[in-house]
Amino acid sequence: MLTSTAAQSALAADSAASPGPAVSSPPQQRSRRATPRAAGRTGTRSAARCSSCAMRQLCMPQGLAPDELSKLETLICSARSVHRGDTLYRSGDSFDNIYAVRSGSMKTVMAHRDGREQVTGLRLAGEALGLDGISDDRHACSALALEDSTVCIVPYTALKSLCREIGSMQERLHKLLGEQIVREAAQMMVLGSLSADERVAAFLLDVSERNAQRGYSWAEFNLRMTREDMGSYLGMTLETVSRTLSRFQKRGLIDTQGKHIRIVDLDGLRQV
Amino acid sequence: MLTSTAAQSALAADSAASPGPAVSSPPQQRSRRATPRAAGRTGTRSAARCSSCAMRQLCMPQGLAPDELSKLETLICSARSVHRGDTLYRSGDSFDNIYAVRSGSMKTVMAHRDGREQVTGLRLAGEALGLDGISDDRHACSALALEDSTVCIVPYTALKSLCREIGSMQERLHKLLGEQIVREAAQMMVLGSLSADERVAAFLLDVSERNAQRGYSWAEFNLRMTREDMGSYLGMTLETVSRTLSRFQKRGLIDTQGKHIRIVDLDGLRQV
DNA sequence: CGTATGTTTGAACTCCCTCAACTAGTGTGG
DNA sequence: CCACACTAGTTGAGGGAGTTCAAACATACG
Repeated sequence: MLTSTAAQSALAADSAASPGPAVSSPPQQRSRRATPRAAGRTGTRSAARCSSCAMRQLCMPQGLAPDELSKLETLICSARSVHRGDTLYRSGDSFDNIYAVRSGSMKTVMAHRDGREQVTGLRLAGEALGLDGISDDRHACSALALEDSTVCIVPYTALKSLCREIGSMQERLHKLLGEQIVREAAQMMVLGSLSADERVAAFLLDVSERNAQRGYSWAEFNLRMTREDMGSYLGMTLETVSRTLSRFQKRGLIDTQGKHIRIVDLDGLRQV
Repeated sequence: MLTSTAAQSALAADSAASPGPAVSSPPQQRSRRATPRAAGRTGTRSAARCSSCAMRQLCMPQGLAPDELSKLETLICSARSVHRGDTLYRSGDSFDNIYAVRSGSMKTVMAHRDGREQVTGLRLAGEALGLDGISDDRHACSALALEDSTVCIVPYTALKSLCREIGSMQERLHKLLGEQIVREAAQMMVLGSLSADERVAAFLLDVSERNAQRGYSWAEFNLRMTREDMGSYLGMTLETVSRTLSRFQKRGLIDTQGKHIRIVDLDGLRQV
């Protein structure tokens, strides 16, 4: 149920361009340090345009006509890589860009004044990021890479102009904003009303569905978050997350080893 | 800390037009049934334009030049009254309008499939409502009046056009959407990381601040929500809300009788 | 003015947290 | 290459914050 309407942002309008029926889990970097590490801790910028093949399956272009898409591409498309654990932006940073996760995954966290942190979001490839900065020109959250990732950079000011020119572009941005509003409201409901078991189940189903809608397997995936991240996102301790997953495994609902999760009994998971 | 940036939406650009230093609590309808009840359970539509005096202190016009404001006014301004307990829209209703609470207050609720409901938002006069419908042309939440209230109706399609004509209008809508995203993220943090005491304190401070920014007293207000609504919004039971308020009163932080709340020790409340 | 709805408070219970110990990976440096 | 440290995950035992159940009280709505 959780955010069932939200994940469509990851799908291309042109379904034929989807990444195909990848039955197994997404292409994980088995050897995590395989890619030569670029200089600098903050990741690198690439002047190269996002190739249209990459763009089509990302969140922004959905519903755009080809000529509009090309306008978007001239606008957007510098990319940036962010290494695992590094921040894409920090709470308080000036807001200049919206991002789309091109590969990898990220989390957003919000800090209380006393230092406590709460994970407020998980972004998989194809999902939008950075919308928390619109309201007052500073980011309200920080965004960290859960694994080595790349993002497309969309300059907000230019995007705004484009939205005034192209109706479908405006429509797309509004949907993106609206989706995040609904997703967050659904998460408030998870945090406010569900038991620990229900929260974990809802989370797994949410990730599963988002994976499926990006053309990957709904049944099997690697969650790059730690138990602590999951706990923070779900409003519980890492121990309770771990115990819950173990119990789900004993009940035959899932099969986990570490970060790799396989959903065995989808309906069972839905029923709590 | 909670959503400190959000409430500015209620302020008019022209500060001289603010409702003035109302030291006491907002003008509540003491005799609640004083206004003759119009026919029909769903409230009435009024063809009358929102007078500019009313509009200026509402959320939409902030940051608009006079001529742009008048364009907005020709667009918007049918109003509707919603009686206490009645719904302005329901989850699943087709999304046609955005609303601005003109008087009174409303709550938004989201339902789980099994029937459990979660209060996902509280809207005071001057705040925007209905943004949960943008993402898929159906409302994801329901909106109910906490007291007899009136709202301005802003047709979304027309608003979109206007946003393409007028940059400041686009800006305003984006801010509105961005503010809700940040507000909800902050509430996720409340639900996920704070203790019961902290949640109640954060809530009172949030309402206090929003009241203040609308020109009313930060120290004293009527919360039209029930303890159950508060509990739902804060992820706890009505009994715990009640106990917490009682304890705050014993500690000299607040003074409550029923729905009327007076903040005695603002700093104390901030320190938990 | 009476009844339904909302609020307060108490007492027992329980779900989840806290603290702790142990295991298994992963990266580092000798 | 192994030993080491370090981070991440699992599992257990005990305790506590908040829930549940219940009953009395207050408020306000029709």
